[in-house]
Amino acid sequence: MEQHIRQALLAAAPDLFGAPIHESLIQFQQTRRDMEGDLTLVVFPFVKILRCSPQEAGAKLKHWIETHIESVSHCNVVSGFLNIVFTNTYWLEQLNQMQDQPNYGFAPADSKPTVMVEYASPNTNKPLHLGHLRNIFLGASVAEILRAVGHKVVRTQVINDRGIHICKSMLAWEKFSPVNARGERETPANTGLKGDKLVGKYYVEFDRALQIEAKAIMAQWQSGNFSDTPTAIEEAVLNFEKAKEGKDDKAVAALDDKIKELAKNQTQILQEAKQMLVKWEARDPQVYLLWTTMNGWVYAGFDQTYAQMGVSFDKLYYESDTFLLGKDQVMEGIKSDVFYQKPDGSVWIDLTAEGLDEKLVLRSDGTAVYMTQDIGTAIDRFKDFPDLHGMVYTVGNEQDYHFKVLFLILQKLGYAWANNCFHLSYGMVDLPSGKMKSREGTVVDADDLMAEVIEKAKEMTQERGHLEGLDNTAREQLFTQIGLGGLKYYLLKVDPKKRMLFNPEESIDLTGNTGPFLQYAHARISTLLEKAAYSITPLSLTTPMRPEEKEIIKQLAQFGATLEEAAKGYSPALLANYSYELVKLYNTFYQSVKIVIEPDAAVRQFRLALSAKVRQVLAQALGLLGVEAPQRM
RNA sequence: GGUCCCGUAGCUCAGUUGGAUAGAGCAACUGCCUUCUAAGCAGUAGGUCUUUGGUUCGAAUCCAAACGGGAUCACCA
Repeated sequence: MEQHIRQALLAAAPDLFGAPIHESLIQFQQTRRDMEGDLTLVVFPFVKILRCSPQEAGAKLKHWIETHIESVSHCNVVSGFLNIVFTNTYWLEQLNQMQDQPNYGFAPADSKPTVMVEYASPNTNKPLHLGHLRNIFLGASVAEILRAVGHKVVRTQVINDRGIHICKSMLAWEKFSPVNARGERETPANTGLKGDKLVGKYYVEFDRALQIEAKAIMAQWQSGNFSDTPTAIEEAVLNFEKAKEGKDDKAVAALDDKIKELAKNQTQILQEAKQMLVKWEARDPQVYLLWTTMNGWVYAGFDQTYAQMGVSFDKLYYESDTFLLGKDQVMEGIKSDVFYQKPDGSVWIDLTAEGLDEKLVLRSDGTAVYMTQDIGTAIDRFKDFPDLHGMVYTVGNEQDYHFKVLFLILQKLGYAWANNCFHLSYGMVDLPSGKMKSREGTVVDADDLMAEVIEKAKEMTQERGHLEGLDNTAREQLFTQIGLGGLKYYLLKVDPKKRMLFNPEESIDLTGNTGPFLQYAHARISTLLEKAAYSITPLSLTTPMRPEEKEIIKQLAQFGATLEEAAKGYSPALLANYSYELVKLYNTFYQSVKIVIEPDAAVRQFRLALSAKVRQVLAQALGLLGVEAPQRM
């Protein structure tokens, strides 16, 4: 409709304004809720052309639109704003058209190019936590949204399955795991622990042992005993100690941290872990077997968590396969002068012209760094999926700089698709007690949290839900839907790039702007339609319409545009807010009129049709957020 | 210190091509179930949009600076 009026105005411009006008002068906006009108045209831009007051310009436009646009009932001008009111017939036609589209708002499948969406990307040394939940819900939702606007989507994750952190867990397990009567160390099978939890436990064990050892070394240093310490380290420690004199508390703490780092590096246990990594890289059979076994435990645990979360992947990449990639590209890049080599053999890229720093892309010993690997992996993915058009990396905003550099490098290497790569950067999740820190044990475990919200949903639903006639399986399923729906909605309704506060108590709230609020509306409409034995019929275009009803049709009409915006901005939050608005409008309507028990048949059918469409759009929107829409609750 | 992100009601957040009197939810208070699910609805109260300057008919929104919070600046990943 907006487009229609715009075109008509452009075509009529010579008559109306005496000259053609530029499209940008025609500015539409939503009419304020407290004004009469369905669409508002800003009059001010026309004032200069017409050389008259805003009142006169408004009157002229009002007259022209009222006489030339058929769907317009009437207009009114208020202080430079032309509020246009469409006819009821127009809105009923809109609703009729929506009724005919079961996938209303969605674009045809595979009408847009293939996009790869990466999310989750965990380390295999510890369980998933709250931060992963935001990442995974966000990535999974964006993947669904991109699919809904027509993209073919490949969902993927990179599993960070190698490196010193894994060796720490492995070593601690070998050193500290108790041996049972049958001579076995702890396994998921003989302890009943989830694999990722068991491995995570030994990662913590490692850190504990490391801290004890490091403290002992620092105590020695304090007492002036450097007999076990290389002279270079001894000098460094003494220098830091000297630098502390006369500094404020903050600077002293920073120096103490540096000394502690040195002490940790001197510990026996860290040396052993490093040796283990060397052995792993040399494919030592024993170390490799241990690595395979323990990672296997972790994957089994992760699979369980992903299943509970309701997310999945189309293609997995393992860092142990990809960490050597990218070296060839770097060598190629030296030839084409994208990179340069320093005398020690290390390879760099100079990005100072772009306002960034110099960045290392290959170590002097020829081994790959994180960046090397990401360059290689990106190129590899475009080989794996020849029709791939772009990629979305769901990674926390602490990596903003890394991805800026990565995309720039890919561009300089001459890959046109580098422009279609996007870092879906999201803010950290804080707790009321502050930042999550694994060292301080303030990490919120993903499994525990999900179990907790489901349990809470169970209590609340048993208290006030409508469960009669549901068997136990159906009930458990409903509690899960409500608990996880609430959690997902809570994490997704906030603009991804903003740092957010996670309040465990609010995440399982049921009232206000929450998942269960939306789910409740869906369930309520479902039973309503069931009671009315509703089926779709074309609506009479003369059905009387209340303002609340028109507001709902207007909001429904915005669905497609909102979905497009959400896809363009990679923001599920837009859909969350849209759904919330829709439900609020619907609830107002629901409380003010009769629906099933409405005596007038045409009005009844119209209200049912409206309800049915709200339910369907709501289910679609919630689905894109990964939130399930129960039939009753 | 350089670079990037953020700052809106007591709290959590909306506010997307600059536009009318800046909106929700939570918390507080008042009403509404003998009519379809009250996990709901209607209402009261709560604001220097961090500050200052600039751009313009018009700024929460754009620009600059300051202040506050965070991230990042490794031959770690």
